[in-house]
Amino acid sequence: MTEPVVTRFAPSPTGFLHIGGARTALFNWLYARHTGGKMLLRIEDTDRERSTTAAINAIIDGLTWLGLTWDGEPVFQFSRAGRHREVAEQLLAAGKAYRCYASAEELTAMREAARREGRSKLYDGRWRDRDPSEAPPGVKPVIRLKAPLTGETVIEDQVQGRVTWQNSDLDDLVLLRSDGNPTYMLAVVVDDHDMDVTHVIRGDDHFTNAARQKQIYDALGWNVPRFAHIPLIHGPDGSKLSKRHGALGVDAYRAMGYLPEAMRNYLVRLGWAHGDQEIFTTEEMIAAFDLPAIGRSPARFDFAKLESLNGHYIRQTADIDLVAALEGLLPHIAGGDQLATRMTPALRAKLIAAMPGLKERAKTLIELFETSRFVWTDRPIEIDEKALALLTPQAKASIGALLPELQALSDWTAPAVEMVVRGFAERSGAKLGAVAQPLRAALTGRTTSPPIFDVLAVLGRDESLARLADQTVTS
RNA sequence: GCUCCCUUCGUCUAGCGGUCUAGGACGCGGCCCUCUCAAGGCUGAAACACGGGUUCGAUUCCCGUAGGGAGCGCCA
Repeated sequence: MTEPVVTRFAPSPTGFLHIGGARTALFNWLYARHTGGKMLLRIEDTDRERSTTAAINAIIDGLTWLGLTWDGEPVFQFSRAGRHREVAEQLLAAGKAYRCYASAEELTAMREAARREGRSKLYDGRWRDRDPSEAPPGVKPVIRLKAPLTGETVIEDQVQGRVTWQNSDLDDLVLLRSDGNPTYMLAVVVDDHDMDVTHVIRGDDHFTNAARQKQIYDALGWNVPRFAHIPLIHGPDGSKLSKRHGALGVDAYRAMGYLPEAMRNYLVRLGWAHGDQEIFTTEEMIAAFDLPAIGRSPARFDFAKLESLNGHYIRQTADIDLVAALEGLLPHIAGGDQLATRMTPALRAKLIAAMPGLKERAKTLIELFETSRFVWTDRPIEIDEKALALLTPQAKASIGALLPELQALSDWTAPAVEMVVRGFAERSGAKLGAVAQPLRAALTGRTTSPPIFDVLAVLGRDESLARLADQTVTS
């Protein structure tokens, strides 16, 4: 009889949900799903100065977009301050904690001395056994944990393995601040315990915290959850992720035209692998995911691979869903209103018809937006420079000669149009490319597009003929 | 400085003592396909940081060195 797994994602709402946080959330979600357990969401908003509701919304939006759902209502850590205080008092009463009246100046002096002497233990425990009657008047004390002086603290980490700290290197951490508010160290322990969290999966920037938290668990006599500290994500140059690289909010990735399923697939392969498999459906991911398979070295963020994956998922998405995704993105991108304001059921149908040709060629929804422009732009269409170069006098003459044959066509489908154009090319002794490229330029205003016969079919008879006619008028 | 962690192609990674002339993917080069661009197929270049051990045998285990990272608050 094993206990049900409970994981949690515990962001602090001081900014957007960045890529590292998104992956942490993904891993927590995957592990919970894999084991049939739950993932809880806890907002660590005890830093009243920096926590904002805008950040809370950004985090929730980001998780929702990524499709990472949590169980139950989010827990707001600050609302539990009373409980945290109570636990600190309990520790105090049990003699496992003590009041410390050291001033900020004393603390600074201790830190400097420790550093100078090459010691890692910063606080010297001067109030540990001192009689409370010696307390200086008017000073509000903090409550510190009476941490073990000797022996070692061991963490059996699911990712990092067994890691040991000498207790002599760890000092008495503050549990309750002088203003009566809990520290992060106390709050996490109490909340994880009260929320019945069995697995703490978080970035390994929290790794050294785990040792100190273990000491709090031990003092309380509580069971220690399983820890899994996952390596951090670095920028392409191996340095810390900055805004220039990938430390953007997940909303930025959405605006760049990435699909949530592509993000998930990219993120899950950062630090985790399942043999040689690169592409995972959500179900496959859940089935295969496991903590010990997570690597221990940090990964670099690589846009090229994300793009490649995104292209794969775009190609795989049903045409109708892709158009829906594109429409959903319109409000978030520059120029998106150009298409949004034109959208009608008829245009939507046209776009869906164009998708098979377009999605083969797009790495992001932004590209899809750009390459679909020929479908929804109005005549006379804008012709870019390279396309203009294709429309030589001879090319225009060729279009002019082909036009009547197309006009005579009653069955306006890609195969029918193809027969006409191929026949025309053969009879005029030209290669297909020599007639196709000018057509492409005239119909799409670009030198690249989906197969030209598909373009003709998607545009429809009237629009196609009109665009071609536009180019045969010599100016 | 101290504590802890990490180190396989440019990047993400497989590898858990012999199967390694080190595999896959992205990216890059070439070829094929082809109306353009893609996609797809085939193909090429590309890595076990270094030095010691342990072992009959190390990419795999141990110890150093170098490099990188995280933490070291009455922040989270």
